[in-house]
Amino acid sequence: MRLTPRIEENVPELPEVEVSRRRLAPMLIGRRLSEVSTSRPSRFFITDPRRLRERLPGRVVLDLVRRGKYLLVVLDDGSSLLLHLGMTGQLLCAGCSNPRLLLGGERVGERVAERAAERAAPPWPGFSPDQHTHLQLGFEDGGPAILFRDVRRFGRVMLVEPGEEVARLLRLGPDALEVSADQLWQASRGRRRAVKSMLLDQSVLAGVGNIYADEALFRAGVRPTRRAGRLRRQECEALAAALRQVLERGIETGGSSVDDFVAPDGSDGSYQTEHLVYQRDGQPCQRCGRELERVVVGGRSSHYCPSCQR
DNA sequence: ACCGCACCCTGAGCGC
DNA sequence: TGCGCTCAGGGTGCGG
Repeated sequence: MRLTPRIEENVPELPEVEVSRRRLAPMLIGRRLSEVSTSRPSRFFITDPRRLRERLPGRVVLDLVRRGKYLLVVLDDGSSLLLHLGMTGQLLCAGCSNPRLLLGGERVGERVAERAAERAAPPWPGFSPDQHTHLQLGFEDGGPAILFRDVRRFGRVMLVEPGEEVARLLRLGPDALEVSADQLWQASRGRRRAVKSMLLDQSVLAGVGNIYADEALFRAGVRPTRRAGRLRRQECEALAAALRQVLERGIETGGSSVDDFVAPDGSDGSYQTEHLVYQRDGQPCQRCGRELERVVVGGRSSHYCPSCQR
């Protein structure tokens, strides 16, 4: 019995953003930007899109850095282009053999992207930017362009000036891939909030979203509703280990398809079948057989096994 | 100081 | 068939 409607998979969390960074880096580093086009000003653009079109052309990409779920495109004048993919953000390569998915937002979006691709049109062969394509980066060498598409516009784009302090980056806690048991222990002391809320709090640890939080909590045997302050030392250790495990596995499975075209319907799917609890409420726990449950914590749906997680 | 929650946004899926 | 309603999610900002 499914209590919640099927929603999009592949919401970009740390592993998806990291895979995206690895795929994108060789396509960006060393190239000089030329034409840059954007959609209309909206909340999507923290920096006015007209300024992006004015400032970006001529810049050379030096590096591509990830901080939590953010990507920073480091440019040769000391500025950086900050990208956040929100829920449905996608980075696409236009001008590659296929409109290659560099990072998947939701599958639905891919289907739309495919349909748009079938209509095939300039400015770049293989993909015609649609109404959801908000940023297009063209390069002086005339090679593949990079597109940022985002159906729900929860993503963000910002130009960071040389030396500029960016509050939203300064707020970030340690990267979730490197968070230690001790850091979780310290962060949780005296806190009454649910541990699930703590894991989603980017100022405590950066990069974890709803899917990996649920999966890590299951593997650590901790119920999402548990008060953070009630965690025992040993549970913080289990959580830190579980986080590293699921995030690294996420990167591996995402990374394993780097060289393959991602099927529009996501049917290659070695990936979503690895979720042990996420969106599996009503199904039997793969460890103990008990029916998995769903509860809302901090306004986010959480999935857990009432037997395995205490 | 801490924490929960509404808000933003869109499309899928459902009921009627 | 088609309309209208609900819901999901990340991050921010506000109110308690």
